[in-house]
Amino acid sequence: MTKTTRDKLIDAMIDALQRRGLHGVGLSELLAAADAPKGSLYHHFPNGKTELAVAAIERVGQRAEQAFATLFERQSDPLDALTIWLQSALGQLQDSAFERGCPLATVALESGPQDHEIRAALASAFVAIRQALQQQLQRHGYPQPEGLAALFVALYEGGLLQARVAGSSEPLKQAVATLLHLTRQHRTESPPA
Amino acid sequence: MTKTTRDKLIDAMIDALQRRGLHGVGLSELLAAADAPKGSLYHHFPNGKTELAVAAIERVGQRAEQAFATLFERQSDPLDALTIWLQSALGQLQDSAFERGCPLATVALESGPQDHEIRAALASAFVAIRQALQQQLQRHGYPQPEGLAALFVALYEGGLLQARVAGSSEPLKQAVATLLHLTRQHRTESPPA
DNA sequence: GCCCAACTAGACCGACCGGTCTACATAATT
DNA sequence: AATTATGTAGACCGGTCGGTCTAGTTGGGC
Repeated sequence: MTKTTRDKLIDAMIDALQRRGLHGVGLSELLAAADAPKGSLYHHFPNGKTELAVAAIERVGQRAEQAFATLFERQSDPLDALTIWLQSALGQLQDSAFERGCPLATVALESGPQDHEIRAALASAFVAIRQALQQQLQRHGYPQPEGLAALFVALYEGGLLQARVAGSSEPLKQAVATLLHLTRQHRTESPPA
Repeated sequence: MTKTTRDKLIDAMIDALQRRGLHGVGLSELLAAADAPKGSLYHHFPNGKTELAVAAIERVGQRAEQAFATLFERQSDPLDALTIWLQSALGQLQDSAFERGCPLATVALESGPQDHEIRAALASAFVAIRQALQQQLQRHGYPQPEGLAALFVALYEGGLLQARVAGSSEPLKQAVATLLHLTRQHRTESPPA
């Protein structure tokens, strides 16, 4: 299976978003990474960089949903799934010398309300992620599943951010340990109906 | 008291970092906002944009430390202080039509290990913030104060991020409510020595 | 009044940005 | 074999980027 040029472009964009964000990467850099000429970019994505970014965001969203699906399927306790998720993010961060964070976070902060296409793609990706978490938490009887879902996503984003600037996994590890502890305890004390 | 050109430049940079991040703002935009010519920028900050960004980051760090100091001084329970802190961030976000987030977050994600000056400034700002929180939590007998501090910072960063892309305060509000609930409960059940 | 440092002012520069356009290769269609 | 859609290739363009440099202004020390 040979990757199509389109796929290579999207993957290169995802990688770029993880490392530097949308404004941080130039087209030439992107094209070099994807080993594609400019003509191909504008053939597959007539609206240029923005359209490519939207496609990248959508792909990330799809991958996340899929990853959650299999993760929750295999873990009986959603907190175990969450732990694995956070740990794998941490692993990727460490393996890349603290360069690769969340592919959505940087664009999210770089974009404004006027970048409506990008914002729309981001918004629906985040909604999907939160909903997936919420459903699983709810199903297993955790109270305040919506708040917990938003909290875990915040922990992921905020924790990765702190780990990156610190150049260390410690802040994230500690925050994760603390939240898991709090949550398990909470669950234990207010069992499902 | 008239603001000096240097101060106006720093404040303009802080505002820019909150809205769009470092790569997202051009010098011309910055200079227009500060109502200063290019010559002044390079007089006060010979290393240009980067040096100005570092100064902005440092000022944000100082302001944060100061804000925490007075906040914790006035609130007997650190959780109340934390609540006020999170709510004021939310207020600023709403008042700016979801444009103004954390001034450190975007640069944090845009920068890489090679931007060592910026990273150093960011790292020390985050350490200072976490330490301030940790001290207060510890002093009031909360268990795992270090993890809790990192967790609250993550909630702040990750929550603001989610609120921005959602164009709504709901995700952050819910996450805050949930974490406060969990933390209070935890504290109650394991009182200080 | 003179001088010198601090600062303001903006013209100017090369590099690079994202984007367009034409020419060409390739492959499916008939 | 001729034609047509699909995609590759990169020269080229105007605009903007961050940064440099020279000239002028301002105000305090003497």
